[in-house]
Amino acid sequence: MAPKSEEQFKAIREEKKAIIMNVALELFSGNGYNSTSISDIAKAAKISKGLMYNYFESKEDLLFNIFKIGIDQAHEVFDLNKDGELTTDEMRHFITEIFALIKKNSDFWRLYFSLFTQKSVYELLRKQLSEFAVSMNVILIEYLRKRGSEKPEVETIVFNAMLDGISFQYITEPDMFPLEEVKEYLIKHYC
Amino acid sequence: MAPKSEEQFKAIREEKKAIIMNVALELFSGNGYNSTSISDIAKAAKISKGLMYNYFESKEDLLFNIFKIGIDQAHEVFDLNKDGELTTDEMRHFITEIFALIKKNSDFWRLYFSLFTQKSVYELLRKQLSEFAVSMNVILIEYLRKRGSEKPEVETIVFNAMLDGISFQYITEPDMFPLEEVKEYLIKHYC
Amino acid sequence: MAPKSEEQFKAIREEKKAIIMNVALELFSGNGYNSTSISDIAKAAKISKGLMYNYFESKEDLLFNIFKIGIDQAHEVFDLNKDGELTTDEMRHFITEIFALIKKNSDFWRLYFSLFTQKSVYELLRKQLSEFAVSMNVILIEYLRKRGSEKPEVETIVFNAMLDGISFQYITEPDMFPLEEVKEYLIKHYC
Amino acid sequence: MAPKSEEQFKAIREEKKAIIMNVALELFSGNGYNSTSISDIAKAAKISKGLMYNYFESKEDLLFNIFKIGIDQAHEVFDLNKDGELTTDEMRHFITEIFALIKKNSDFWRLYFSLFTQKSVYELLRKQLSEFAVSMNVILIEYLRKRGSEKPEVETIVFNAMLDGISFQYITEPDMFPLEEVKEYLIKHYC
DNA sequence: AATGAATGAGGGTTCATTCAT
DNA sequence: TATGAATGAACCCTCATTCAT
Repeated sequence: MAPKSEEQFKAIREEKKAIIMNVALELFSGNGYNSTSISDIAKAAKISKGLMYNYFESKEDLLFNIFKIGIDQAHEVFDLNKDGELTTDEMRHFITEIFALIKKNSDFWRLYFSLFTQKSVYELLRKQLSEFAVSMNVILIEYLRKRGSEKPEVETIVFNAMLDGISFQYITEPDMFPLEEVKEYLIKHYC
Repeated sequence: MAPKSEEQFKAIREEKKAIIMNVALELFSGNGYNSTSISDIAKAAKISKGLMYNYFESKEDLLFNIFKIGIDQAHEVFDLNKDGELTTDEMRHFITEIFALIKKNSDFWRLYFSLFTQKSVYELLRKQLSEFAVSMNVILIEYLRKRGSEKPEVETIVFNAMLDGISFQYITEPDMFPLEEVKEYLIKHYC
Repeated sequence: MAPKSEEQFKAIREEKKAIIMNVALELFSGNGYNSTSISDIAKAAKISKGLMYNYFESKEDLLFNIFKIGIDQAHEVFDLNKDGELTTDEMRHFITEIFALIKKNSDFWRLYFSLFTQKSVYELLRKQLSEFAVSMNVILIEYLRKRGSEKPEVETIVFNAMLDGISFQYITEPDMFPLEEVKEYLIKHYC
Repeated sequence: MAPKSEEQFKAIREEKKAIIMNVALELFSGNGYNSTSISDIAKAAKISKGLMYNYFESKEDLLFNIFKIGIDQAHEVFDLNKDGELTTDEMRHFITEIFALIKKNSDFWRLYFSLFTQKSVYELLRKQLSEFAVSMNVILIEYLRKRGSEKPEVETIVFNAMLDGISFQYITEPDMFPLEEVKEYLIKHYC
C-alpha cells in the first residue's frame, strides 16, 4: 500500500468537510443555528466532537463556510451573464436558474433568513452579496430600460425584492407555494 | 401608611412592561432572539434580571407579547377594507399605510423575518396572520381581476411576495433602500 | 366604635398566624418544604407576601413555629402520665391517643419525616423531642418490667421504633394501612 | 497518537460515576436532596459542575441512579428465600442481613426516608419495592401463622413497621441506637 | 397592618472549546 | 487523524427577602 499522496489527503479532507457542512446546514436550517450544538453535528456526521475542530476553527467558522458555499452557488447563477448584457433568452434562463436555486438550496436560504439580523453574519454576508448585487443591478437596469421601463432603477429594486419575497414565502411553506406558476408569471412578465 | 392603590400598581406594571418590551424588541431585532440574553435586556432596561419574571412568564412569553403588539398594529392597517371590496383609492391608501407600517415598525419586522422560520413562532403567528391574510387575498384577487389581470391569483401571490421582499430589503439596509420611490412605483403600477 | 384593646389585637394576630401556619403545613407537607414558596403560602392564605414577614421572621421561622405546634400536641398526649407510673388502663389510653394523633396530624408527620435529615431542623427537634422521650422511656421501661419483660430497656426502644414505623407507613399510604387493626393488636399485646 | 481505547473510556466513566454517586449520596443524605446543589456535589467530587451532566442527565437522574444501587442491594438480601418458605434459621439469617444492610447503607436509608413522601420518588420506588414486598409478606404471614400467631397478617404489618422504625431511629442517631441488642431481641422474639 | 414591585444570590442546565492520550 | 472527558462561562429561571408607599 503506497502512502497516500498529499493531494489525496487534501481530497479526503475536503470531502469530509463537505459532509460535515451538509449535515450542519440541515441541522442549522431545521432546528436553528443556536439550538444546534456541535455535539449534534458531530453525532450526525459520525465523527467526534474534537475532530470537528480539526476541520473548522469554531462553530462560527463552520457557519461562515456554509454561507460561503451557498453564496458561491448563487454567484454561479448570476455569473452566466459575463458579457454585461442580458438578452431575453438569457433573462428567461436566469429566472429559471434562480428558481431552481431556491428550490435546491431552500435549507440554505432558510438559514440565511434566520440569521441575517445577527451582526456578525450580516457583516460577512453584505460584503459578499453586495459585490455582485451591484454589478447584477447594472445589467438588470439596462435590460429593463431596453424593454421600455420608465424607472428601470426602481423596477430593478422591486424585481430583487420580489425574488427575496418569493424565496421567503417558499421557504416558510414549501408545499403551499406555487413556485412553478410564479416562475411562469415572472417569465411572461419580464421576458 | 396605606399601601399603594390598585391603580397605582397597575400603572407601574403597564409602564414597566412597556419599557421592557421596547428594550427587548430593539435587542431581539438587532442581535437576534437567541443571542439576546435576559441579562442583556435587564441591563438595557435598567432593572434586575428577576424583575423580568414579575412581568413575563418566560423569555418566550416576552417574545409573544412583543409579537402580539406588532401583529395588532398590522391588523389595524388591514382592517380598513371591511366592505370586502377595494377601490383604487383604497388600494392607494392601503399601500401607503403598509409602507408607513414598515417604516415605523422596522424593528418589529426585522424580528419577524428572523423568527418566521422557527416552528414554534411560526405556528403562533400563522394562526394570527392567516386569518386576515386569506380574506385580504380574496379582496386582492378580485381587485386585480377587475383591473384586467389574466392570472389574478398568481399575481396576488407575487404582490404579497413583493411586499415581503420590500420589507426585508428595507429592514436590512434602511438607509440605502429608496422606500418612497418604490412606494410611488407600486401605486402607479397597481392603482 | 371603641378602639380594639391590646388583647384583642393580640388575639387577632394569633388567629392569623394560625391560619398561615395551617395553610403552610398543608403545602409543605403536600409539595415539600423547598418546593413551596412564600408566594404560594401567601396566596393560599389570602394575604400579601410582605405581610408574611410581619408574622414570621423568615420561612425557616415559619417552619419552626409549625414544628413547635406539632411537637406540643405530641407532648400533650404524653403528658397525661404525670405521676410517673403507667397503669394498664393508662397504657391503653396512651396508645389510643397516639394513634389518634398520627391520624389527625398526618400532614405534620409527613413533613417531619421529609425534613429530619436537614441539620438545622434536626437540631431544633432533637432538643425538643429527646426531652420528654427520655422521661417517657423511664416510665415505659418500668411498665414493661412490671409486666414481666426480661429486657424492658430494649423492648422500650423497639416499642418506640414500632410507633415511628407505623407512622411512617400510615403516612406513605393512609388508605392502605390498617391503622385500627394495628392499634388493636398493640393494645392486646401491651395492655 | 492513538486515541484512548474504548475500554479506557469506559473505565474512566464508571469510576467517575461511582465517585459522583458516593459523594452525592453522602450530601443528599446529610443535608437533604433539595438543599444539596449540583455545585455542592461538584465541589465535593472535585469536578466541574458541567461534568456532572456528562454522566447524569439531571439531578433527578443522579438521584435515581443512587436509588437503584441501594434498592438492588436490598433485593439481594431478600432474594435468599427463593423457595417460598421460611425456616427459623432462615428467619434468623434474614434479620441478621437486614440489620447489616441498615448499618452498611445507613446513608442510603436516611435518604430513602427523607424522600419517600415525595410523590415522584415514591412512584419510582414503589414499583421496584412492592414487587418483593408483596411476596415477602406472603412468606412472613405463613411463617408467623406456623409459629402460632393469631393475627399473622397484622403481625406482619407490625413487623415491617418495626423494621422501618428501627432503621429510622438508627439513622437519626447511629451512635445512640443499640442496634445489636435490638437485633438479638428480634431474633429471640421471632425465631 | 398591608401591598406587591424590586432585588440579588443562587438554582439546574447547556455547550463551545480544550486537551491528554 | 481521532477520541470523548473535562472545563467554565453563560444561560434561563426561582425565590426569600426588603422596601417605599
